Amino acid sequence: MKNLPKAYNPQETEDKIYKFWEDNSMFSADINKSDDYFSIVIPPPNVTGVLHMGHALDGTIQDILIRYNRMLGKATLWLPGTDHAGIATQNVVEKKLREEGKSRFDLGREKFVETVWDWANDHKSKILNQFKRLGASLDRSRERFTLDDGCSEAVKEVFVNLYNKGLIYKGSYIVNWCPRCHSAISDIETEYLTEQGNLWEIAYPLDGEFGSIVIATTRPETMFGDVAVAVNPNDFKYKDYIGKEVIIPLSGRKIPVIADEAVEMGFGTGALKITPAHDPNDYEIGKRHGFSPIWIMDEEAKLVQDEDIVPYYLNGADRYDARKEIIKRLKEKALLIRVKEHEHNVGHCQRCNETVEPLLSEQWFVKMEPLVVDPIKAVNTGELNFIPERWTKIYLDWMENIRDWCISRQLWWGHQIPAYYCDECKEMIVAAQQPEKCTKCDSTNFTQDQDVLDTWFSSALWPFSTMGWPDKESLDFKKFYPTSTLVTGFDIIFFWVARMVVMGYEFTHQSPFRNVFIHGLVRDELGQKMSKSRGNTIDPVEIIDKYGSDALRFTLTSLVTYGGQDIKISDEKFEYGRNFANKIWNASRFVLMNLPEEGDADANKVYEEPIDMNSLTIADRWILSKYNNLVKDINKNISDFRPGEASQQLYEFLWSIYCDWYVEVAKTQLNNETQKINTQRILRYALERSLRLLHPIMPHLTEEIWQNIPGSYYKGDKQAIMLSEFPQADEKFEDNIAETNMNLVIDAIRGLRNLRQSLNIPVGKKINLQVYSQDIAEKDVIDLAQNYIKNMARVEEITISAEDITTLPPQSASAVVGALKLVVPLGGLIDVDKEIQRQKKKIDTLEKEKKSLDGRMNNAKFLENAPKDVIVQTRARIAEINSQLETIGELIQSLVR
RNA sequence: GGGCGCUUAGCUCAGUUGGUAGAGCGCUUCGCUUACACCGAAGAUGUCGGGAGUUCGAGUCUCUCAGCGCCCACCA
Repeated sequence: MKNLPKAYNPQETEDKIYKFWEDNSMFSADINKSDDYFSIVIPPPNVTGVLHMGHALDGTIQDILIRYNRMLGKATLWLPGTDHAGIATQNVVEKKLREEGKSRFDLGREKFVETVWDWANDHKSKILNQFKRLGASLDRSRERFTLDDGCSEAVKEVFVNLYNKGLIYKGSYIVNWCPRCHSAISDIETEYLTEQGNLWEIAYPLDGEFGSIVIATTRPETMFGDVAVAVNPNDFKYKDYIGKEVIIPLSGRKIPVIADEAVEMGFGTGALKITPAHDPNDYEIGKRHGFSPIWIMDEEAKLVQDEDIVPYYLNGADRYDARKEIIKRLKEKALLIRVKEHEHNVGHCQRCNETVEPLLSEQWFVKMEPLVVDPIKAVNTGELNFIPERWTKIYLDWMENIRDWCISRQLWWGHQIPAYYCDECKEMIVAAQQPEKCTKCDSTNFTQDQDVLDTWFSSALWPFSTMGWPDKESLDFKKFYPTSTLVTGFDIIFFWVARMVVMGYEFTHQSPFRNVFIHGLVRDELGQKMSKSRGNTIDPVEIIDKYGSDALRFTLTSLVTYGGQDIKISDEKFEYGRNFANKIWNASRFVLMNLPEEGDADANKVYEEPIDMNSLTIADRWILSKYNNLVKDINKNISDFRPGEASQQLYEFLWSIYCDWYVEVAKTQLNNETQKINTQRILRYALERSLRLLHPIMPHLTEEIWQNIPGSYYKGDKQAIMLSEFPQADEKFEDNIAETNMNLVIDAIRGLRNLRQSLNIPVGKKINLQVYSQDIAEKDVIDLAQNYIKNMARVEEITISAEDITTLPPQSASAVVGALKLVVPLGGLIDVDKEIQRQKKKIDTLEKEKKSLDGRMNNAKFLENAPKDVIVQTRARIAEINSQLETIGELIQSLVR
């Protein structure tokens, strides 16, 4: 393994490594591995298209949790799958047909659904391949689809069960109707946008007498559906009108003036036209007063072809054309009193952005109130936790103000509603299978309800429908349900998370997951949501091609914050992860180049014998202690849903600690015959262990390197880091003294490097160093670290003295570190002014700190109230500053002389 | 109308028991060497949005104001 290329090449390793994992079935969930389990079901991506960066983030976080728990030895399942995404997928396929000049009606239902299946299957495999490129350790043997047989069975079971309990009903209500999708949509699929519109004031003449009542409306085209004009009963302005009849302009139909509290006196004219079939509020008012609704608009938002209802010239007119025509004619008749500009919120279809039309129609609903009782309790008992916690409130607000869920869609793609109508007597039978014969008339001919279910209906069952439910004896269901954690974005808390909890409690009597980790959304560098129409999407696969999968994963992970902030990304950001991957690659190259070949004389000593804890150097003790801290932190941060923090700690440890210092120190130690073997062991150990810690985030890179580390680490039959044990803290490595000591050494080296650079000492020029210290401990540390200092600060000779000096040798520079005086005689090389300047800068920094600390110590209340250790620390720091200031003062004095 | 989030170095952002601010990128200077120029070394940069309060002490807690973003509700 001595021929690793100089730069890490992700393309070469990633596919190879993934294939290795798959060929050895390492992602397969093993039910018998342990009593302890960890499971995640993937939020199934829509088969409408391919994965975007948000999926990459979501998938990465899940894979981190899965790989981590797998390495902890648990029976682990990450279940993959995709969502049929009813309305969305039907729309994309219809769009494609339209480009070919066809509509779904040209194909007919059966053929159309077949076409959508082709599309879905195609995208399913594309999506799963993308997850593959991401390195996702999904158990593909358990892959599911929301429209597969198992899910369909679960859907029917749930539907029939809820219907029999009276929790699903069919009824006429005002729903949001999308004229473009030709379907009802649910409340949360309706997005309200503020638009500039008009408020038209129209006179409705009184019947049989002079005068009129002026109503205000934003949608004049609905006037033919009016059943009344309502005013507030307390509005003296209209007192005399109540009970009279007015005539709908352009129509001639007479309607009464009624009184209803719901009418706001201050708004518009104070008189409201009531159109029960086309407005939710009007529907309520109409119902209160016993009016029958009048439909004037069809499913395409065109006025009905009925001259009894709509004037002949408007028959079949589009809603906006009709509006224009009506306004024009009202003007001619002088019945349009006033037009005011009016800003209002208009509902749009979330899927196609078309303006929705409130429409009274017959739909299926789920009665939600009884179903949210347990889900509300769940967050209080801790059976369900949101991370970050603030989402609990959003979830609760929604649950507590729940409204019935319109679940029927007038589409072809989806789960057809399991309701059958007798062809003879029209009796409706709700059943999982088509009934043999009608319970009422014994007929054997039925027609199934033509509507399909909202796609979120099947999504709501996902955590258990994928585990074999309704078969409660299913091994997966028994072992892996409820799932451990759900990872998703906040945008689907209502659509999906809440409804899964509802169905989970209703059908399995528990929450389908214990924790819900809500992360931010991935946005472009301007903070805009990524979308195809904006053209600002970044394709994860392109990033993988360019920077590597691990670079993508690491970068995304590092951007995850505990607060769940949205993540802004740009192409260049991924250089961060790529550079880190390369750094690790090269550090590993260094280590591997300095380890004996298997079979070499030292090989056994290095690979088979443990680290000799009795002959550790300062740096050895330090790196092991640092490593041990890292182990604790990484375990904690991954368990606590702080992957971002974990990634940063790994970066810090591997780059700034292991590479910058330990590897550099090792270059010295490897040349020391008594230290060599132990140094090799520690280099290898720390690398190997930190690779394991990093593996959940950067799986390919770590696997590739790990498999090239000589000597065996794994006792099973397959060598794979992904199956190795996740490191746990080891008390014997903890060493605070070593950390203090090494920090002193590092500060000394930095001090000397600073001195060299500031005084322009040529890099090739070696210096001599005199160390003065009255602190015995510090002196001993420097003594032991002589060789590091020599190599890392380019020092020729070091003399160490326990004496103090107050007068420098002529022409020397100096640095003060802790209680140490580092003196460097420079002969002709020194620029005295520059050196004095440098020292004065140091004094400034210290003075500033001292001033602030003195302020504290001179405050009686601080001494009274502050914790003892803070006072002790402050006092000690002041003492140190004072002594350093004094020392620097002396050093400057002797320079001036 | 109600709620939430954000405002910290030129840029992107970290910073959970309150102890005196960090990272990456960018910038300046230098670059001998037993991994790495996708690199190394040294360095500069912040009245932590404004104001008030609590406290010995506030980026961190409370109130308030401003700007930006999001969610929910929705008066025709």
